[in-house]
Amino acid sequence: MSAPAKTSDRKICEAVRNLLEGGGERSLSMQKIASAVGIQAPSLYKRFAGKSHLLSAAARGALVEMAELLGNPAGAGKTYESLERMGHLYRKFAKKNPRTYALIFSEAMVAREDLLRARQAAAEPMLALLRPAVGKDAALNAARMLVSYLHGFLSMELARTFRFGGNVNEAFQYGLTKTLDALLEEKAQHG
Amino acid sequence: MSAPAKTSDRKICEAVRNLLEGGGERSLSMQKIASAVGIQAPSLYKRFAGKSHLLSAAARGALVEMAELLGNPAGAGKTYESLERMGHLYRKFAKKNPRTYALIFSEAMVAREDLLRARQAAAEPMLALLRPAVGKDAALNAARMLVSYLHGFLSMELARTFRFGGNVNEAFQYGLTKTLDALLEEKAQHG
DNA sequence: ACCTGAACACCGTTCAAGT
DNA sequence: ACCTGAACACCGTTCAAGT
Repeated sequence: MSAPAKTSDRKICEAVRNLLEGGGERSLSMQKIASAVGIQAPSLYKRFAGKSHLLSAAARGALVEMAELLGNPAGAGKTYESLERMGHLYRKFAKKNPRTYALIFSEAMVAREDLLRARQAAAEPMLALLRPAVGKDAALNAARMLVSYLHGFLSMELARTFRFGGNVNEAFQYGLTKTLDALLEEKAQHG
Repeated sequence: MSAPAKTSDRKICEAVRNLLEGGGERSLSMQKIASAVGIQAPSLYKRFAGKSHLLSAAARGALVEMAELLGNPAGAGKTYESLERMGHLYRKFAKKNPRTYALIFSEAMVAREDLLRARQAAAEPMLALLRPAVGKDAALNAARMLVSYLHGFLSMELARTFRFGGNVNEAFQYGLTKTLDALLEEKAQHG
């Protein structure tokens, strides 16, 4: 007789996110994940081939959330304002899910081919805004510049690298404005 | 009778760098570090309070190298060209020491107060160029923008996040040029 | 079908003991 | 003073066995 499942992949991914945000990577042992969903560690291997597959599933969920957040066309308007809003949403997501954000960009997760699609989907809203604004050829370079700024700023902010004084919110806005100005220089002015 | 030391802190730091660049974090166990310098793992605790102290010593060495590289005034000239050269040197260092670079920016290392000074010293050459160019008040914001771009780009490049085609060298130059243009807009023009 | 206890080869770290 | 063997409490993972 088939025993009923005690848990689900979805619950396991939720547990991963909660443990991660709650206590960092050292709270994220297979034992602790298993006990959070009421099973034993070896049972996790019936569902995921290994820890990195399990983390990948959690990371994919987060990338989907991010794609939805950034792709949400609430208040569609000028390119500049849309990109600015997107920058702030990006930061909001990262600050709300700091360890998950770090997981997404961790070397182990970036190496996982099964996350490529989700990554591409999360990058698409930005590319879609940039393509008509800077041209199809420059859009990839432009997106890489903007996301480099955003990711660099956020990973340093989340790791608490900004400690020499100054206002961090203001610094983010300063860099975002200048980055967008540079990208869209000859296009519609803002403000 | 005092037994002669079998190794030195300096050799241990070298071993850390070599193991790190050679095989990533999973080659970096206390046992492997110890055996690389010809001692047993417990002996490392006579020299360093724990693994993170040991890594911190290695990270400090790398930060000093970086400060020297970026602070080297070879070819002092216009601010724009100097910052551009600095950007390329920054990338060169990161690409030559990818795992060490990642270590420097790892959460564990950023949290270490004993690295603050070395971090500040590595950031100083950029601030020194920006202060007269954008004014003392804006220099911190400007440095944060530039280093966010550089760190974001490099951490994504090193993690192999840039996989959707395009020329990565060209993308770096594109973003660097636009970032510097934005920072120094009303100042001396370049080329 | 689903879950587990016991085991394996590792970790970082401690400490009493050797020289 | 300097180094080590043995031990401790953990890891991720495997696998035969239970229901």
